[in-house]
Amino acid sequence: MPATRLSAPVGMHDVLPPDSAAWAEAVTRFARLADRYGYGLAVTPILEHAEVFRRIGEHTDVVAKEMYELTDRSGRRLALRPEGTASVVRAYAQHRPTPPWKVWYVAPNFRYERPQRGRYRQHWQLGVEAIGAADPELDVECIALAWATATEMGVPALRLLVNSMGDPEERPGYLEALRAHLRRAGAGLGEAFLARVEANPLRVLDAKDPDWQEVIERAPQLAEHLGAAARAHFEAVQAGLRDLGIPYELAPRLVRGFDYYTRTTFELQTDVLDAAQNAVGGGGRYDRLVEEMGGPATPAIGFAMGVERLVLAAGLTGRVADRPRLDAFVIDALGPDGAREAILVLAELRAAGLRADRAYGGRSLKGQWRAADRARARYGVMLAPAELARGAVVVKDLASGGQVEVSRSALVGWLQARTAPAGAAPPPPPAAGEAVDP
RNA sequence: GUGGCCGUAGCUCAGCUGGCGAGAGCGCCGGGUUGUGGUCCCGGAGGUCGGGGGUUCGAAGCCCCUCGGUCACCCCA
Repeated sequence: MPATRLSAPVGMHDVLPPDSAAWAEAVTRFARLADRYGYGLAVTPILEHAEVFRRIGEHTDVVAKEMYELTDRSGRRLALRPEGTASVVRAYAQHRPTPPWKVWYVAPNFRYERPQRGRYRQHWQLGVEAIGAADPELDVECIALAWATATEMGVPALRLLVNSMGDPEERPGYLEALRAHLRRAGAGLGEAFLARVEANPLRVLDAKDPDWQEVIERAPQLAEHLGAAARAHFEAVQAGLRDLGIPYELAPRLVRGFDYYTRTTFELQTDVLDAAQNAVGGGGRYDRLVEEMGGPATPAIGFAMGVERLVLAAGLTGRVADRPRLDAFVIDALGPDGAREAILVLAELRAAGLRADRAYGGRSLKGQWRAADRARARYGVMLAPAELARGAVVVKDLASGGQVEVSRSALVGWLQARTAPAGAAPPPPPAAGEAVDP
């Protein structure tokens, strides 16, 4: 009986070579950036008590209808992480590290929703959380790091939207005003509209229904309801962004999906992605969440970016794939007795830090050279009887086709002088106007 | 969760209104060159036509169900 062909669960996908090279590039660059900004790595469990995620908003879609919940063998209610902040904040509340505490992470998130390109049931996010400081300067740093991440990867047509959610005390007054306006002005817009007004009036603000736009545009804005402290904070953030030369747009109707945001919120969008998934990343301040997780009252801010969307928007896959992947490819022309020699040369090259490989499986000489070509090696190093007898090997430049004889003892030095250390060459940013293939 | 479009070889697709044993290009393997890739020539491997059921003398093509992808909505990274 033939075995059934198995496949990954709906909305979950494999990232494999050669495409995974773009991922390695994105993660490596982000890790270096975060390190430069003073953030350390945080690794938290993929499962948490479901309770942890409820704190991010019982009535948000992410929690109410998209969360993967399960009961373990002891009857505990657990959930797969739907977003990054809650786990990190729980870790902070649990371990009480000395603030300010700055960490970065790369981790998979799970949301049970209908998948689309750039929108998956398991998707990866990279991000940071900075816990323990209320300074607007920290907001600026956080936004600057998000901006640098996206621009360094080469995301084109990038836009930074910023808004302030104000402080929690100001929220009820605003919601009341908003709801009153929407009820009055949108009375004729039908059931779906009114249902959303009652359930979550903030969500009406970023709805896409064209019929609703007129009512939405005339709705009272968060910014008009900010208290003095929140207003001063928001102005300081904007001043900081201007000082750093980071272009931003005020987005009074920017509403993000979690209930925990206070004061500054922001989102990075790009026009090269379809509108349904044009948010590459986003974040904001959440000054009450640590307390809600059982920790001391502690202000905090963070952001996250979707790795799939980042790679897609930056067109990283195509750019990274063109780079040579190996410095040398060892080719065995010695016949049945050559294996030992090939193993030794290969080990020597690798020990010297060169990226090297060979073909296995007893390939013909022609097959080995073809394998060298497909492995995108810069040089082919052939071990052949005549040359080896006088202590030398044949080295061929695969790009030019030129071929020279190099003494075996000088081989490592010869190659090192002609190849860059692994990972040293960043992919060039896309040229202006270059089409990005998603 | 709702709706539109689509599922034929590893990839991109062709197969007219159901009809000789299912094709192309690219990719892969081998040979031409038992010591040389990327070009060229020759040959080869590889397919439950997404899956199941039905209609029919006969189904890749029609009908039903189902699974998956994609786009929009919802929402979000």
